[in-house]
Amino acid sequence: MVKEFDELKALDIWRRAIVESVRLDAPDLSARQMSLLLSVYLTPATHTVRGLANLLKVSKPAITRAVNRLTGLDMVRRKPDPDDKRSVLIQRTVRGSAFLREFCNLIVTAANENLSSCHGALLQRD
Amino acid sequence: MVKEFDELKALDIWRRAIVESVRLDAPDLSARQMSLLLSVYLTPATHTVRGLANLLKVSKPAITRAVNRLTGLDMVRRKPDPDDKRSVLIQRTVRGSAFLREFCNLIVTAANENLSSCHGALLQRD
DNA sequence: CTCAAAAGTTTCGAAATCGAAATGATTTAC
DNA sequence: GTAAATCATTTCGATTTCGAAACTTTTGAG
Repeated sequence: MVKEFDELKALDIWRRAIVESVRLDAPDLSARQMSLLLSVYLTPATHTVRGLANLLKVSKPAITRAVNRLTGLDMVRRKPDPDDKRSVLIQRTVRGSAFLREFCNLIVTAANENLSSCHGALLQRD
Repeated sequence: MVKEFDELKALDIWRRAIVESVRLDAPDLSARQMSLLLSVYLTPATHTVRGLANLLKVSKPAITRAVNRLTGLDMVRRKPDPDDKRSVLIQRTVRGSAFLREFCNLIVTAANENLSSCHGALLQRD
């Protein structure tokens, strides 16, 4: 089917982008960490630990840990919420923005490389 | 620029797919683990620890650890190389194939949802 | 004013991962 | 046939992450 072919192509773009990111020695982020980072940068709402926990269906301590990691990488920043002192707002940073711009280029490059090169017959076992 | 817009769209597809994968409680794979898995499934060559270490430019122990994790998830399998008993071949499994098929669907769904919904003005700091 | 609810972090012991160096097994070179 | 090289794993101590429960601070309801 044509559908199957397109799907493999999408997955192959994903492979090229993430392999290149690993080769370039980018921080080895987990799926949780990456999804949090992307949510903060590509979603207009203000982000709190609670909100991200609901969005990703993950516990609050797990969000705290992911924010700790991303804060250590200076890709995200905590700011106390002035309106509710219990809350913490998760905000963008220059470095996080730069990282995602770079990552975005990897995806686009992978997609362009991949316009006609994906052969089927993969993905099955053995 | 139109280019900027397309790039953001690509990144937003990535976000939707990985966020949904986290929401569905898929295994929380690191970038290294995911790139290894995708390489094994989408690349025709036979894969060894050494070969994957070169491909991803990471140490061999790092590959051994990633293979340990993916083996624990039954997404990959070790097979001694009959031609060179020092080597170990990393092979596909039914479960790994199913996982990637599922993941592929997330990407395609995200791409379809995203045909016209991505607004610019994001990605900058503050 | 008080007390329950809510937001986020911290703690706990267990488990996974890190890079670097050492180890065991096998192959290749001479 | 012996020594060097190669492949993968194991070990090391240090760091990170895990889920679950406890905790601190702040808010809001009565």
